[in-house]
Amino acid sequence: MGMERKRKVSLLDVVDKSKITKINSGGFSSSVASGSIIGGGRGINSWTGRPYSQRYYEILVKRRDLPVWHQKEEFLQVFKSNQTVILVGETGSGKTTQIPQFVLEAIDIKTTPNKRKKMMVACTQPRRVAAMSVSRRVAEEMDVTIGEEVGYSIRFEDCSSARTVLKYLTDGMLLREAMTDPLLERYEVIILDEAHERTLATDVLFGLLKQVLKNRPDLKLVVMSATLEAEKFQSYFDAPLMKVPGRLHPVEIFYTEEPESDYLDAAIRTVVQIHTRETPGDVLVFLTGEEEIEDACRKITKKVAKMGDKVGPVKVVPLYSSLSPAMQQKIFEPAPPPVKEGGPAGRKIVVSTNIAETSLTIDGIVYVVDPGLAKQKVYNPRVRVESLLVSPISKASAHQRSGRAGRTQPGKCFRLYTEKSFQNDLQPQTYPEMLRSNLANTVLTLKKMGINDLVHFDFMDAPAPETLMRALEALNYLGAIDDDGNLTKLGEIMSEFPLDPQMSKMLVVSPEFNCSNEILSISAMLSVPNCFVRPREAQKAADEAKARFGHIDGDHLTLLNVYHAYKQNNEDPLWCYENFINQRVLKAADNVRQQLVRIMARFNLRLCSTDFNSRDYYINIRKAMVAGYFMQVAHLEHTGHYLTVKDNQVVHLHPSNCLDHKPEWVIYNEDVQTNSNYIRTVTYIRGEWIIDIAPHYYDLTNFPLCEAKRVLEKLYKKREKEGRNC
DNA sequence: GAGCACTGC
Repeated sequence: MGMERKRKVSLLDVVDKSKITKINSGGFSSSVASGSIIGGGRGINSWTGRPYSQRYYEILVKRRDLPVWHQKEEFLQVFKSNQTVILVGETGSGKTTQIPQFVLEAIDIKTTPNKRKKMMVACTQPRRVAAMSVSRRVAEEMDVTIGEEVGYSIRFEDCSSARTVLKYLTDGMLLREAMTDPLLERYEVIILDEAHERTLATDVLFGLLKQVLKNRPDLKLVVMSATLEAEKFQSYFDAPLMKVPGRLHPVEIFYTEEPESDYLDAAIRTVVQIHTRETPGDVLVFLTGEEEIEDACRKITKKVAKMGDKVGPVKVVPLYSSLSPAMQQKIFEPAPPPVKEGGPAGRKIVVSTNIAETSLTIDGIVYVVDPGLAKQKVYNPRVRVESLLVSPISKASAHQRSGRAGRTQPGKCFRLYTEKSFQNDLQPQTYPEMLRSNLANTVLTLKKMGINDLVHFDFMDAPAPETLMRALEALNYLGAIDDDGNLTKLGEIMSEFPLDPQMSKMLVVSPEFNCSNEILSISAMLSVPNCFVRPREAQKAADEAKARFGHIDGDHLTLLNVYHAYKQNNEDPLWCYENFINQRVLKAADNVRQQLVRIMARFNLRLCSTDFNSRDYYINIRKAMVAGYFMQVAHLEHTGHYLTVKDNQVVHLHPSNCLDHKPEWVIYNEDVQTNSNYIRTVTYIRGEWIIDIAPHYYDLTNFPLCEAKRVLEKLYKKREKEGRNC
């Protein structure tokens, strides 16, 4: 809109926003002093008591163009006469920014039962960036300061105040709030946005809110979703459904005639074909992982270069989460200009993981290439392993991907599979995360919220009984719940940590091993992505740098070394660069550590360290690790392979490990199933420690027959003898 | 001797 001013005469003195009529005329010249008013006073913003700004009216005009505005009255009517409403609106309907504002208009903000704070409207988002950016936008639309009437709350950052009446927050954050405020009494209306994504937190909130609504007739719920699976929501919540059209340009879909045997090759060919045959417009290609993406980028660049100046220049940009923000910014750069004036147009080609499906939006994309695959988390409760598998996406995902071609103009989507395969092979929806995860942490959270009967908890999609059983069993071994399934004092403290139960356990008991400072650092390092940078052009130097941090007893201790070195070097970015350490990651770890320290303090858990020169310094740390991770132990068999204890799965040390030998017993942080079955982040421990620290788990009376069992039997006998000698 | 979809507390 630039400096152009809108005629505001008919807007003046209007407070009821719904009655404002749209003004389309060209308006006044920009020589009018900014903020000056023609023809009288302005409407007063009832939130701030100040007159609305120029900008408010400018945005209002655009807001009124959004599809949801055409159904505002309809929405308000349904909202007023029902406790729960389901709203389906596709991309571009404006639901995320407008519905919460409609809701604010429809209710009187009351004070909370304790009379000191106002009650609020909450709107959840699955991602932090969305919560932040949407709330900023809405604050602007409502002409208030962010953090005052409109705010957001995400991990590490609460940007809200006593004045806040509308708060955007991550679904995980609302779940955390429910732990201390089970009836969510500070809210008058809760809006669950992007419900179709079925994140773990949103799914738990579904079940929880269904109960809360029964106990709080004054609470209202709005569930917003982008897909028609909303009918499932409708019957689950027994609520009316309202549909709002989206606003996207048409996207033409193409399928292959025959199935493609090599999707990577097919994707590259398709991109090159688009570049040579189609009209100008940027391309977005979906692939599955970092290595594949880098590989594809090189191949595309090479192929196009070979074609010479018959075709326009291309800018090929990779996109995945572990890329630095600076590199991620490249996706927003414009396509290159023609090599010479009048020559063939340039094109930007973004090669991306799933991150471009939901988390990042790139305008200007006209062509989408979709091989129909993604790395997805799967969970096997039998061996308690979560792993990433390349698997077919759902129809809903394919739809979302194709929509990325129609944001700014009509587009085309090339699906590298047959139409028949789309119809017959793809699941309608992505499996909810709840059904693909280890639920130990979720079960602990539910227990903390007083939900004891998990089998009869009203999940929208109930997890497999075996998954729930495995979770309960693990929590019981950790001492978080007793044999009757009730939360213990220890479990209550554990539930307060934003960590997996094994890690919370390790942290809570670490003062007993006189090493909580070190366990805090290790936990923080394990909670962030890999901190080691390994650029293709300097792999050897990077490996050497990493080796300098190496600790012969294991990767956990190597991580501790890195953290200590980072602090000793005053968090210096140059030091990080020279040592191939990702500074962003270390900063994040420091942030996590501070949060964990605050929680430790809340429960009077002692911060302590063993004397660094004592021979027990590292031994104590490793023992504390055993206290949390005794269920993730592997034993070296005579064959030279490791077997996981009890589950008896053959596993290999991940080649990234820094041990200088193969110890008989190791503890590991995660199991990664790729080409082979690897255990990653591994530390050497002693067999004696596991029977001393976790005898209940290492009770040999119900232990599968294996080499480890025989070794442990001997260790128990040795302990017995020692006992007699004492 | 290999890899890290993406979120979230």
